[in-house]
Amino acid sequence: MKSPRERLLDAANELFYKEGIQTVGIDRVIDRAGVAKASLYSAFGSKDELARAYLARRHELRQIRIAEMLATRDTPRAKILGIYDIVAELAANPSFRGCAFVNARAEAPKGSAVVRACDEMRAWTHSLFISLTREAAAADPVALAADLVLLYDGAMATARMDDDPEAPIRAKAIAARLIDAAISTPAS
Amino acid sequence: MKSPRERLLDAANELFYKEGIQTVGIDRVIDRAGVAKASLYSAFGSKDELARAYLARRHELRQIRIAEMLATRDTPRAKILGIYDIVAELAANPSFRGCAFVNARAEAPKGSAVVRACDEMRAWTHSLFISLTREAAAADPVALAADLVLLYDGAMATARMDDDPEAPIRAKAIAARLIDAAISTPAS
DNA sequence: TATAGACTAGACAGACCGGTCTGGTATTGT
DNA sequence: ACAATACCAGACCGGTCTGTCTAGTCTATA
Repeated sequence: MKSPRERLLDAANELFYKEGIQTVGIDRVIDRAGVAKASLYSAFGSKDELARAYLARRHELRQIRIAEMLATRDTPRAKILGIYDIVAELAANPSFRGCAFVNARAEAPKGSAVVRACDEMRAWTHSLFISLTREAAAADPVALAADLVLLYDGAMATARMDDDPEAPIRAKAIAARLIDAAISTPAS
Repeated sequence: MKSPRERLLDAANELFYKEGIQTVGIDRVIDRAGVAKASLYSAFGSKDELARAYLARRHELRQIRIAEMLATRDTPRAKILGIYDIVAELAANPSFRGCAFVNARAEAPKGSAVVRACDEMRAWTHSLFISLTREAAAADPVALAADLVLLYDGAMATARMDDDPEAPIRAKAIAARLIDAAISTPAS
């Protein structure tokens, strides 16, 4: 059987993502995890830290997922577009409820651990896109990466608000056009 | 002095938007509004309905703001791009915390009045973009409108998560390219 | 077998939740 | 002058919140 820590993270992942962090009380988390309350507080110290760990684990899993995808694609262009394929997979899942970080931040107090987790995830995402646009030899890699992040966020948000799993596919198509324009038009 | 109802909406607008709906208790709302608790419940009936009214009023104000902007622009293209100018204004405000509807939905229970308010707002936004892309004689108005909504959502989400007021400006530039491509390439 | 550490079950504290109700005041229309 | 209405202040209800603490169980190692 999994350790109490793992079971708590599993329970937090399901409940926090589905219903929101503030909405779900500690009691429901430990109940679903089948764990004593003291175990939660000895493992995480506070609800805020549990939420941070929940987000951190989601982020790690997404990093792994993206790394796997990158390994299967050859060109930088295909690697970038593969990210939107992953978003499309997420949005097609019936339990999709939007970006966990956007949702968490919507209800997080100002200096909470949740906000820190969000900032780390955002920094990683930006550097991922920048390294890929550099690899693609874009005319302005930073500017292109910023556009791609915006499309990523838009795909998530639109898919969520309209319950429309096709939004990431549209984002992918726009991204393809931006990439082609940015690499086929050298500055000279 | 404003009516209790108006004062409650003002208080709810500030507190719910800044800190989240679940996070803010009824007592803090009536406190800031300078209103008795009974007034809240006679005017709105429940916290959920107060939240719905808060969102509905934000939506009305945005409709008015957009209508004003539309009146000052001539071409459909300029009208569409003006929407991103409005988003840029919002994001430049230091109290900007992202889309109130996205935030509200992140913590709303499944069948709540908040979700209904979100759906109404989304339907209006889509029809706004579609009527403008039709007016612009786009080759595929519905498809272009869907892309523009995605850019709108992306502008909001990126500006929020990265605290980057320039995101809407990038969204505007991408939107301009999509519009030009969609109207300068007639199907024939 | 003895002991240390991890774990569970659950009582408990103090605050706060949404919502109802009572009592009193001020204003209004007749 | 009177009655109705609108509003305020705040007590109160049952329940839930996060977090602490006690007491006891299980397991592993020495």
